[in-house]
Amino acid sequence: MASKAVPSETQRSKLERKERVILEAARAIFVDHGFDGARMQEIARRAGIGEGTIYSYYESKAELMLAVLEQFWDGLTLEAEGVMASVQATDFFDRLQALAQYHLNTVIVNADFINLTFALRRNNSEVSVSRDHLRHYVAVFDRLFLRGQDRGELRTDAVLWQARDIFYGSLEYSARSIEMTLEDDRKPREQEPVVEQMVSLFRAHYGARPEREAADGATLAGLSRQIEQLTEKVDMLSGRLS
Amino acid sequence: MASKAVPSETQRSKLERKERVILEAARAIFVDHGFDGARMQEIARRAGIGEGTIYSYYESKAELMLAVLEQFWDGLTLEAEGVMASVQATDFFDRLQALAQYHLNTVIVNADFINLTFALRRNNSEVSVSRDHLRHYVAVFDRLFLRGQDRGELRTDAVLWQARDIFYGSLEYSARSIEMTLEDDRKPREQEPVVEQMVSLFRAHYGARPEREAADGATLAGLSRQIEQLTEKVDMLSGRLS
DNA sequence: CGAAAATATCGAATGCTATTCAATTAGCCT
DNA sequence: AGGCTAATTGAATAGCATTCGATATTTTCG
Repeated sequence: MASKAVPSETQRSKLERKERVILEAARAIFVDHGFDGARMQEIARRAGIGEGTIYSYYESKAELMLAVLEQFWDGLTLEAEGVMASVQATDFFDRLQALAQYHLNTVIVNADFINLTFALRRNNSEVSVSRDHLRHYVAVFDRLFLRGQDRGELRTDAVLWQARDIFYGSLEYSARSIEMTLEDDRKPREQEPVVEQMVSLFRAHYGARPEREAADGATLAGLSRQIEQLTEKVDMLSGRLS
Repeated sequence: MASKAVPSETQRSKLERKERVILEAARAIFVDHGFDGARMQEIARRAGIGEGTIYSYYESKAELMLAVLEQFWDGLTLEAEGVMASVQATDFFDRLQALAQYHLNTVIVNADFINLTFALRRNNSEVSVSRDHLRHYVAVFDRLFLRGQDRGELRTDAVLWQARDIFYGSLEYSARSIEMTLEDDRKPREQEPVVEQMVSLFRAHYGARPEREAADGATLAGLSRQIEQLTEKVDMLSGRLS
């Protein structure tokens, strides 16, 4: 009986396993050779299957790459969430710094995949990474930011999408610049301060400012208090004089 | 005699003209069909020459695209400089807004070329847009920024490369987001405030603050001084009265 | 259990293109 | 003019994704 109990369940998991094997092989080959450089034959060989078989799992090379990319972004999302979970600090800016450092590094290391994510739509018709996968990734930032607002560390009138554009946009642009200066003969731009500068901008621009100080330490609330006291005194004096 | 004077000068300019014709045809076809969709045959037909002839002008399809891209970036540089020249305002932030508006629009309209600029390096070996062409383009921003510093409109301790990364990075990221929400069923994000927000961030973060004034011209330091003087007077008076 | 039906796999054949190259043409010089 | 060089051509080549008929494996059901 047991020997007969081999229903579609087993078959399904078998197919799913094979699909994972193909995806894993594809990922490896794409990483090594890029999209154009990757040969379907080599992917098939690495997955231990025939060339044609790939096409019963994925429509085309482009769709295979797309599956790899979506898996890639999901992986990034998990990693970013992992970074957020492992940061001890509860302070918004410390956590932001950790996320920024992670993202910058990721973007530099995986520049090719990230470019392909947005180039695929153009080159190959109708094929593009689902927006949901990208949305999930940036949601890590969004949650951090909203929490910062809830905790009163960030201005409540800050515009989330603008902060997000600045965060991810600047970091990706910086990564490209860093890469370019690396291949360059010229003095490479220091990578280190990028993240610090970013955090410091966020602190200055989005940080809640319970008390903005002038150069000499004067604050609005402080001055207001002094004026009240003065007014009292003056009133007293003028009362005595009359 | 005159009929005989047809030296290499004529020949050279003829070749150069043909090169321009090829480039123009390639540009048109690439714009219409993208890189992969473009057929060398069609480019040749449009340029009115044989297929093989292209290869005596450009090594490969990728190098042809590269030439198109470099021409494209040079064109953008000229246009950006044109925008800067045509803006009447001398105020830094007004000029910045004009540049931002131009860049955002450009990035949205030419998203495919811009992606290809950075994707080419990855896909096709050894082929990438010369960094100089990109540098020239961003130099428009750099000059504007440095001038703003010279004129005392911007903090002198502002870091140029950071400002540049934020400017171009955020705008490009915003453009992608806008594009994505456009193809989306969801409510599209409003494009308009992107530029305004950007300028306002620059004003707040990089603007020189010789004395941040309230609406009525009051400054913290000024009020602080006035209060000190008042306090002195009051103390003197109260001393005299006692 | 066994055979038919359905499904999955295979890799040689196909088709599409960028690229090459041998033949041809046009330009230049004496 | 006529020889020499450089440019041009498009048919032939070659590389690769994709298809498809043949084959193997699994499932179904009498």
